[in-house]
Amino acid sequence: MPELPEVETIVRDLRLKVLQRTFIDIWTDAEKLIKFPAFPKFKKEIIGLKVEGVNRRGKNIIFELSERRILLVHLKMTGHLLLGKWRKTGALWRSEVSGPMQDDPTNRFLHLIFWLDSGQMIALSDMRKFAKVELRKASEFYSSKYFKDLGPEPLSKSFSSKELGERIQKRKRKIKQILMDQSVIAGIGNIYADEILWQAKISPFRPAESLSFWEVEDLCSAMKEVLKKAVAAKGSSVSDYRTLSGEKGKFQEIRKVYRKEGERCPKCGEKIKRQKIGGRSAHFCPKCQK
DNA sequence: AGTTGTGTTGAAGA
DNA sequence: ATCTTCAACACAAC
Repeated sequence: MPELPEVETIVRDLRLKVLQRTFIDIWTDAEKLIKFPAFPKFKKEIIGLKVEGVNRRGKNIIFELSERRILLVHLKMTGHLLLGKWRKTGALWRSEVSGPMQDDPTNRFLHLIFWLDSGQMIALSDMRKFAKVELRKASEFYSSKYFKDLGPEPLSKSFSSKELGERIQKRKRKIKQILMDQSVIAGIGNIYADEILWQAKISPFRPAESLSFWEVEDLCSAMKEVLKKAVAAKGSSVSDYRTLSGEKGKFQEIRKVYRKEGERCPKCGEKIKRQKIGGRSAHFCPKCQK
């Protein structure tokens, strides 16, 4: 699931590879992925635009293009971007280079392809076709409700436990749900919510407003620490996420609780439990998370 | 072989 | 306002 660390990894790699490149053609077999404008117009408009910047906001990938346009990509659950070269053989696209692009089935769900003037291609592989792709005028996008409603970036230097406290106090929902609310903090999903709460020794069931000053401080530092470690590990590939080159991240190897029901807590040895909170699985240690 | 679990977001319903 | 449910979609595991 691409959350902040996964999207950050993709954005950093894109910056190294596609700056100053121009889109020369696109293809899709799933026009519904393009939410705005409708596919024929999207295709006509993006051809000839140059990539001048690539940024991340929450879980959103924002390509800054020439003509003051932006290309927005949200990968949702099973989407990931790949950079490479493919050839169409029958119904499916086959990578021209061997390795994970060819061998890993996760990298074979190509539903949208961009050709660049460098000869490289950017492909969106998305088993469930939930991803969102939009081409908009930058001014309209940055002033949109969608963009303005995103909460602060947890890894920005200015994000402090004071701000976190202000944003979660008086909120009655469970802290796990608050952490995943993109309008409270941007970029955290199920994996990192569970990992952060374990690290901070806070139960996912606690009403957000019940956290003490010190617990908010612990939560804030756990958040920064876990997310930074995950970025350094190039994200988590528990299931579908892959890097631009089609490889798995490494954070799943060092995660402590997410999808580890029945295993031992690394801190106290108690068995990790799994329980639904608002329809989502929460993984936690019932002994050391209070 | 049908059922369930998977998680992000936004919309709809309570 | 705040919360819950569902839909979008497709596959693996049971």
